[in-house]
Amino acid sequence: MKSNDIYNHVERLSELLRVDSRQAGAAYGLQPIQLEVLHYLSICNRYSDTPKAVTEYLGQTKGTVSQTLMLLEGKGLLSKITDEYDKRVSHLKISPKGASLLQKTIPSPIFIKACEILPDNKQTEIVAALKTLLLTLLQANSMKTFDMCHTCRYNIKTEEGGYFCDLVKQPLADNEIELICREHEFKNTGS
Amino acid sequence: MKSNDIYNHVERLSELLRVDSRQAGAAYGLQPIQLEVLHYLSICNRYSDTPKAVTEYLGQTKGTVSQTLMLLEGKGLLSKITDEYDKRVSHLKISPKGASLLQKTIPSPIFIKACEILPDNKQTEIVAALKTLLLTLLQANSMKTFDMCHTCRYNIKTEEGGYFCDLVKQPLADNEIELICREHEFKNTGS
DNA sequence: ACTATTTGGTATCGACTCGATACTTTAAAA
DNA sequence: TTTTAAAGTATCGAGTCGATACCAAATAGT
Repeated sequence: MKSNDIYNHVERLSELLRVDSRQAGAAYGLQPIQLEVLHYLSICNRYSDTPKAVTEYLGQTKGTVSQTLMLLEGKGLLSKITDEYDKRVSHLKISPKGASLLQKTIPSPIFIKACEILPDNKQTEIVAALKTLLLTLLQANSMKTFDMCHTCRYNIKTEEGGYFCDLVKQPLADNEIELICREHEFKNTGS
Repeated sequence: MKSNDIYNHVERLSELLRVDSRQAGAAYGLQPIQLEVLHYLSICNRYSDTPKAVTEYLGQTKGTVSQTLMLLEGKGLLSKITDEYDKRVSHLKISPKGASLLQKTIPSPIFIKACEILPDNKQTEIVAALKTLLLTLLQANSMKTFDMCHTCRYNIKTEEGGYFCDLVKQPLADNEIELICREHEFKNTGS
């Protein structure tokens, strides 16, 4: 049981990330959490770009998220579009300004620098280890995975070579299956 | 260059850790940062238990840290003791109440659960990968290491089998070299 | 030895996070 | 059609955090 070692290292990495993210965001008047929201919106699919999904992803209350979103909208970094079929839900679209800001701040500069001096095979090892840790963490605690359609049990490959989501009963474009989804479930839910 | 992959995974782990830490601390009326301060104080040596050191470790301003410390002191989780030789500095000692609280909340429950289902060799791999990433990150950005005397260039093994710190010119007890130090520097500073 | 500067820390302010509670609107269920 | 649930917003209070100003002890400069 190395839970202590693992925890300590993740905590330290987390602290460093947070400090760096705060500094990176400060240049544009943004808080860490605001950057995280934008980042999430840049990697989620069209079923997962709602305030509710952000709430689940960040593990906060809807009130808290609502405030952050209003702030981001006020800064012109995203816009809310009411859903066509359910007028209660809105979809959050990153504005060009938001996108360019994201591109400048993520990934965090310290990670870029670190990867510059890390040999490629080491980087691969690290990614694999992080992936294992993250997946186990989610699985062991029955948390939502928020992973790509790619690995989702609802994702079906059609005869024409395209993709289809069996949950929302809609076809998916090729670039969409690389995005993360709030409904994601692994194929082999071993629990 | 997998900086994106590495960043995304660390960010996600960091979010999960934060949410969990918030929940764990909430049971005792503590914020994540307050737990982190207590945690730090539980693993640092006697030269690194000052407000200044906490400030450097957490990358915040001294004013911010001062407030958090006052709050923790007010809750009876730690006490300040003025330094014997320099009356400007104070040393922060965790109270029994603080220690028992720490023991109940760290490591975070989700990490303990994850380690229960992770095979031992996988855990070892993960710790190694995290260690590599963390060290590279610190080195690539010339940040303070805050590591154990164990690996420090100032740490000298005496003829009698004990340890001696060549920076503060003081002997170190065996259990002390497992603690982290604000003055830590690796032996081979390759930069 | 005596002033000047630096250093560790506190005090106070304002912008922001975050949870809790109450509320509104729309959709779904009974 | 009435009831209930769900997605979001509004508002409040405790806390984080940086910035600035401040204080007292230690160190430097002369």
